[in-house]
Parts: sequence; structure tokens; C-alpha cells
Amino acid sequence: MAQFTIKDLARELGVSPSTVSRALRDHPDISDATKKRVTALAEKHHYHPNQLAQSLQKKRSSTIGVIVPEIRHHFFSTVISGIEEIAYENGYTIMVCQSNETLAREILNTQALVSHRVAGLLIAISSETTSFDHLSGVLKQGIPMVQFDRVVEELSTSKVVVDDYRAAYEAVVHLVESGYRRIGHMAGLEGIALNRRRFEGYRDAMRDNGLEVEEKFHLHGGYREEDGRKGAERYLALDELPEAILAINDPVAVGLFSRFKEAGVRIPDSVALVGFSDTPAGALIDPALTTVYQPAFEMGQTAVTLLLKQFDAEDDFVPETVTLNTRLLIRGSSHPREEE
Amino acid sequence: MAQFTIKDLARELGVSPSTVSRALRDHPDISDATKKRVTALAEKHHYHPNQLAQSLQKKRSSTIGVIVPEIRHHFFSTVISGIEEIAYENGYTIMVCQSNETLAREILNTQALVSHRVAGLLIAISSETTSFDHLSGVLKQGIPMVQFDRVVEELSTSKVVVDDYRAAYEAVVHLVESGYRRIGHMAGLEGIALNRRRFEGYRDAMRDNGLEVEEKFHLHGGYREEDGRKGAERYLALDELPEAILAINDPVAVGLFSRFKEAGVRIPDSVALVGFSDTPAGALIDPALTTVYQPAFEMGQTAVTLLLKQFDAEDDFVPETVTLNTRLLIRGSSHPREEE
DNA sequence: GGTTTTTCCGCAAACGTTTGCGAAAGTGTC
DNA sequence: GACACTTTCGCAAACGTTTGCGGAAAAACC
Repeated sequence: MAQFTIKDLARELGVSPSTVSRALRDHPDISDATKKRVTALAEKHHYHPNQLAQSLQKKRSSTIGVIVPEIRHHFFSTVISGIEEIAYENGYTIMVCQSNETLAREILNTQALVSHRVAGLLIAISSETTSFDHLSGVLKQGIPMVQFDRVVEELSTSKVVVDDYRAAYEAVVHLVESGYRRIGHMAGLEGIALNRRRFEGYRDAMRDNGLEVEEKFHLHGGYREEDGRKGAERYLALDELPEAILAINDPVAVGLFSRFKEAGVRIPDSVALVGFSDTPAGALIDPALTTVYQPAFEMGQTAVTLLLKQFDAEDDFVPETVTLNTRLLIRGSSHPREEE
Repeated sequence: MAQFTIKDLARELGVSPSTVSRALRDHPDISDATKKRVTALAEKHHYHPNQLAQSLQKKRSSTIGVIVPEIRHHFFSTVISGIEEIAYENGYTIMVCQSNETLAREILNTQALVSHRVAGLLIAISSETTSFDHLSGVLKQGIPMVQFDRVVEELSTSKVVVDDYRAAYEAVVHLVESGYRRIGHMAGLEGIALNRRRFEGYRDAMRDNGLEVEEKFHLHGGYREEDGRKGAERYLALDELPEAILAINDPVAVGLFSRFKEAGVRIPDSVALVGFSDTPAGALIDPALTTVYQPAFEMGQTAVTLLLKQFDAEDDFVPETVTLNTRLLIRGSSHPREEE
């Protein structure tokens, strides 16, 4: 009924628990004969070691903690998928928490994971996270940590990011080459490094092409489709629309798209759109959304890999930042402008 | 540097570990004075109990295991989100595994979670899962389990499902009322209860409306968009197309949609489409996809709730099956047929 | 002031492992 | 047959908790 333990095996075999333990771990001190007896019985009873006891004793668990803003967002669930994949291959299981984009929950999440003595922590911070005490706390406890996607630069950890600056820059160049000049930017919240980098890419690309950033076309908002719709409202309330908009991500772009469409604004004839991160939805809207593809699955894989590397390094470890390549997927929503 | 323990607190305060433990848990045997001293110091050192040790000692962990076919699928990541939400509120953290739709990994997943001595298990089985020894094994170990979405009827556990039969039935009725008669069904794999129930709903609705199920319009395939595209190929290879197709889920419907669109088949004029489960993509394609909305988030919430209920029940527990309501979202892809 | 009761706390065992150390056999050497 | 090794195993402590039990001191009773 209950769980089978080493002691039970030991009793049944008439040996000591330590012998069973060593036999199972193939310790040279144990004779082949008893090893066979032990493994046979273990097999028979479907014995699996209690990871809790094992972790406690070894002071090292086989669990990796993951904190993301929202599990159900396509980008993050894909990252998690990638994380699980590699973690699984290396004998780790993952504990997943979501901060719901709030700092308070993020703090509680980290505490919970520390309490569970995870071997390491993978995190993409919430949009509210501007103080990092909870994270440096984790580091101080000696728990390895890797940040991905949304990272705080100040913290000395490994990081996996994409080159947001370059991605945004290239997206704008593409728009310019397609004939769009008055290009707006529907940005995320201010103060977030990722948003700032994308803005800078946008700004510099504009400047380098002799174009001016028109402040009225530069809005701030959240990360969801709903925020995109709200943004569209604000654009519609202006006396004129930009020729193109670079959105902070795909959901926002889709929000802009659907609200614009309702309002009778034609895409891309009246307003061209470019998003970030290739959600499946983007490929299906009509016209399809031009977007910066971000390798979410690979990002998850890379994050764990860096963490595992840190596990092995122990002493001579130096944080590493991996920048993954983005790819601009050019589709209908930024179709070259017909000359007029 | 390392983790702070009860012993450290005890030493620093000059009391015994047991006193610290009791003080932290507000045991009446401890005086208010020492309770204050203990909690103050614990606060100061950011002490958090080691869950591993706690679980080991209490023989009861605060972790809930979750196994889904694929984390990155919208439906499942939404379910997981719902699970995490309620689990979090009740002081549980979740361990997430994906079976990648294979039985082999599902078995390893269950073993890993049993090894971690999860308090309970939530599972949606893989499409390969036709033998259940690994699951009955879990039950035999005394670990409570709740199945959701894809369930195996034979197992005596609580379940959360939607009424697939009725949902499919209603979808077909809607198509019939919209003027479609020769209705095909792009089904999932055979042998899966869920697929069978949807098929039966489809079949009975056809029969009750005096229509015939035409076998050539009844195809089997997987769950992904790609499978939908393959299905479309097979439909296109027929000498004629059905007037409408009920797809096993949204990704498949979207796959049908995009392949049909490429082939110049007009939706819904030539072929009407109905999907299952309301992925965001469905709302965005043009025409938007008529679909059976499945309350994924709520399904996750309900599953944990049932599990928690079972935790409390202990002795007098009887498995319970909750059937959540679906809702047919009628959109453009099944627009009433113009009379000819 | 003696007895009983109450208050407060510590000892020790336990949860299921792992591991250093020591000890009992067996093996080999001269 | 004495000695030194080698092989094979068990004892016991430890990981960080919790908890039954008992005991010392304080409080309460007559």
C-alpha cells in the first residue's frame, strides 16, 4: 500500500539498509551475488528511491524551479516545454510557478522554490519587478540561477536573451525599405530593460534613416492583446494615424490588428504592422503578421543547459550571456507600400 | 551562505530545536516570550523551513504532480495555468512533466513524480496510452489522482471532462440548421475514449437528422495543425468535398483551413468548418472559426479542487466526475448556407 | 509548607537515504 | 600456522524536520 523503502528490502533480504543502498548504486564494496539479489527484489517490488530523503541527505535536489509571468502565454509555455525537455534528459524534474506579472507573487514563488531546495532557478521576471532583493537573496543562499528573456542586467547570473536592439532595428529597416516613413512604436512598460532595448533599436534605426520619432506615435502599454486594442483606441483618437507600427509583441500587434480592422482601417494599406515573437495567431490573421521570430523553445533549452553547466562548474564558474538569433518573418502586414 | 536551519536558530537562541519548531508552528506548549524571540530571529535570518525535510518527516509533500501530453499546446498550458493558480492558493507547488504523446515517457513521468512523493497526481493521458499499469501502480501506492480531459474510464479516480458527445452532437445540429447536409468528421486517433465520444455525438446527430455518415468523409489523424493539413490533402484527393467538416480540435481545423485556403477552397461556401477548444488562432482567421469552447482554465482549477477534496476526505472518499459545460461559439466558418 | 496541577521546555526517535569507519570473514604468502 | 591483505558487509551518524513523552520549575491549592 504505502511506499516501499530500502529498509523493507533490507529486512526481506536479511541484510542491512546500507548494503541495499550500496548495491543499488553499484558500489564496489558489494558482491555481485548480493547486488543481483537486491536489484531483483527491488525490481519485483517496483522500488523507487524516495527523492525527498535522497535530496535531504545529499543536500542537493534533482528539481529545477521555473518562474514565468504567465504559463498560458504561448511564448512562455514554449520556453517551459524546452526547459522540461532538457531537464528531463538530464534526470531533473521542473517545478513551475507563475508570478502573474506581479512582484508580490514572484517573491512568494522564489520563497517556495527555495523552501523546496531546488537545485537551480530559471526565471523571467514579472513586468512589475524593479527591485531584486528576492533574487539576490536566492543567489546568496547559493542557489544557481539563470535568467531568460526578461532579465535584470544588474544581477550577476547567466542569461539567455535575444538581441532586442538589433531585432527592432532590423524590423524598422524593413519597414523603411518597404516604403513606410512615419513609423510608430507601441512599446511595453517603461523601465524594463527589454523594452528599452527594443525602443533604442527602433529609435536608432529611425535616426539612421533620417526619420524622426514622432512622440504622439510612441505609446506605452502592457503585453496582452487587450493592451493592443487599447493602444489602437489611442491611435484612433489622434488626428492622424502612423503609416506603420512596431508592436512590442505579437499579442499586442494582434490587438492592434483586430481593433483597427473593426474600425475599418486597412492593413497594411493604411497602417502596416510588425510584431514580436511569432505566436501561431500571427500566421493566421489576414493579412498575416510580419513578426520577429524568437526561438522560445531553444531559449528554454539554452537556459537549462547553462544551469547544468553551472552545476558542474561549482568553483570556477563565470556567468555567461547567450544571445539567440531572431529572424524577421516578413508577411502580409508589412507588404511594400504602393507608390502614390 | 548555505541554508539556515532550525538548528542554527536553536543554537543562536540557546534553546532546543524542538522548541524552535514548536514556536514556529505556534504550539501552545511554548510561552509567548520565546515564541516572539524565535519568530523574530527567524524573520531576521529569512528562515524558511526545508520542505524536503518537512515532507519526509510528515510523509506528506506539498507538491502536486502534473502530466500533460505537451506543455506548449495552448489548451494544456491554459489548464496548467488554472492548476497552478488554485494549487498556489492552497500552499502547493506543481511539478510539470510532458509525455510528448508517448506512453514510454508517460511511464517515466509517473515514476519520477512518485519518486518525488507528490501529494497527488493530475494527468491527461497521452494518445498512445492504452495500457494503464503505470497509473494503477500510482493508485496502489496510495497516491490520489485526478484525470482530466483525456481520461481512461476504467480507472477509479475523479475525473474532469467535458461532455464531448453532447458538444459534437450540438455542433452537428448547428451545421444542419445552417443548411449543411453532407458533413464529414476529421477525427483523432481511434481507441481514445474522447475521440469515440465525439464521433458518437457526430454519428447520432447525423442519424437523428436523417443524414448518413459517409465513410469517405470520416478521416482519422493526430491533434496538430500539421495533421489537419494532411487531412485536407486527403479530402482534396477525393472526387468531391464534403459540405462541412467537424474537426477533432482547433489546430486540426486551422490546418484544414489553411490548406484549403491555399487550394482555393472557399470557407464556408465550399466547405464549412467547426473546431474544438477555442484556441486564440481560431478567432483571428478570416472567416473566424466556429468552435466548441472548452473551459481549459476552469478544467485545471476543477481538477486540483477535486484533488484537494480527496486529500481532506481520506477515508470516506468516492471518486467524482465533473462534467464542464462547453459552449458552441458560432462564427464565420459555418455561416448559414445560401440556398441555391 | 506539602501536595497537586500547570506551564514550559528538552530528549530522543523517527521519516528514507547515504557514507565513513570498523569488523568479520576469506585469501594469499612465507 | 602466523601474518598481512582483500573482500564484503553492518553500525551509526547525518541531512532538517516533527512529536510523544517525561521532567524541572513555577503556580495553585488546601
